[in-house]
Amino acid sequence: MENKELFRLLAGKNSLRLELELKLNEMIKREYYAKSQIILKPGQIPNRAWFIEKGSAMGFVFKEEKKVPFWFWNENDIMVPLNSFFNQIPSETYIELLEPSVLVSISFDDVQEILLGFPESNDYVRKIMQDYQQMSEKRILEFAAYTPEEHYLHLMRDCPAIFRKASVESIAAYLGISRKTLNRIRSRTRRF
Amino acid sequence: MENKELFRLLAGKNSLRLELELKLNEMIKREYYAKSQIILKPGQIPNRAWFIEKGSAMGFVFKEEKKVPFWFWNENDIMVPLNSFFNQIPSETYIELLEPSVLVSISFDDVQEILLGFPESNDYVRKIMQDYQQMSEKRILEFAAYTPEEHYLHLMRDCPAIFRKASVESIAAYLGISRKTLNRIRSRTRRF
DNA sequence: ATCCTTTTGGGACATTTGTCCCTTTTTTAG
DNA sequence: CTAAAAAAGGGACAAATGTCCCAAAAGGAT
Repeated sequence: MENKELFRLLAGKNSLRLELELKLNEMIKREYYAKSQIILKPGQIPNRAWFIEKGSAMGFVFKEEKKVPFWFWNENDIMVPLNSFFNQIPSETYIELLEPSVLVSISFDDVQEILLGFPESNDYVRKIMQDYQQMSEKRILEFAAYTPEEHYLHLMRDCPAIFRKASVESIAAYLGISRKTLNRIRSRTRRF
Repeated sequence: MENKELFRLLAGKNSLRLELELKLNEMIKREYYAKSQIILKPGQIPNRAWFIEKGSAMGFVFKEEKKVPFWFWNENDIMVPLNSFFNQIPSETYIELLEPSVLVSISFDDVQEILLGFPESNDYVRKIMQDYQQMSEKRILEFAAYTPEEHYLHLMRDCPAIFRKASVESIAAYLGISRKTLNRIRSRTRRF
């Protein structure tokens, strides 16, 4: 059965209504992308909500010629630029794939149709937003309450996959520190 | 008409259905609190979603005996600990009022009733969550891409009310810097 | 395999930030 | 109003971070 992992993620402990699964299967598009491909640019209105079946991605902006990543997505993550997607307004950020990836997606219009036709889908969308919000708050606290070293160690523990996929430069910028500082932390905390 | 400002916030450009307004008016509770009152503690399940009719509040955690604020709410803000409220799980944070405040609120059960009985209310909830998410992402970028001084100046520009209500200590912790550094920035950027 | 480009890690030095104080000012409680 | 407590601002010094490098290593393209 295709899209199994996505459906499990949406429904939580229960499962989706069969009608909804069938409908989604009709709507869902699956696409294959190369590494480093940019799938969203500032100014574009994101017309699809993605699920990363395989691969990973990074959301970033440019600040003084440098990429500043603000979000990493991994395999089995739902990837939606919440604000620009749901309001259908131009994005202010980039999304770039960090490796060859398989993305499954659904269009904005199809999402609207689902929300109207399947009332319980409102709960699924709310759950997605809550998860984003929870991760964002965690991230804000990391910045506000922890030293760069603690912040780095937490990221390392919670999201080790990132370190195999993103550059040191990107991870440093994601943590809000310079590459030099990240290198210092890494050599300091490397245990032999 | 009571709750006018709240209804306007919920409905955006349009207005709420009259039936919904009436229903909400029945459900809504209005309470008066003193300055510095703690209205949510770690371990408590928040059973109400608030709207600040008058006053302001601060969400924070303790890190090594010190309060670390992660969110400020002002007059006319909707104040909901999204994750713990919607999942009805214990909060991990405090919410404290910064001044004598008037809070309007609705219970979790009543929200569920509204969501079932008024399908369009799903859009209102989604809008609230989007706004939170947008502010969170903005905040994350402030930390990742800007210097403490820029971060401070942006906060000053976007949210000057905070500076009349929170202590220098709190604002510094909110920005992830020490009180000393905030003082240095302030004396440096004070223009005569 | 080879060349070219990009990434990485670290040294030297300048700058920024933090910690520990103390004094002054402001706020709170009686 | 007054006494006590809390908050604010700033000095001196220590610690950390950033900038500018460069050389080594890794990755991509032909």
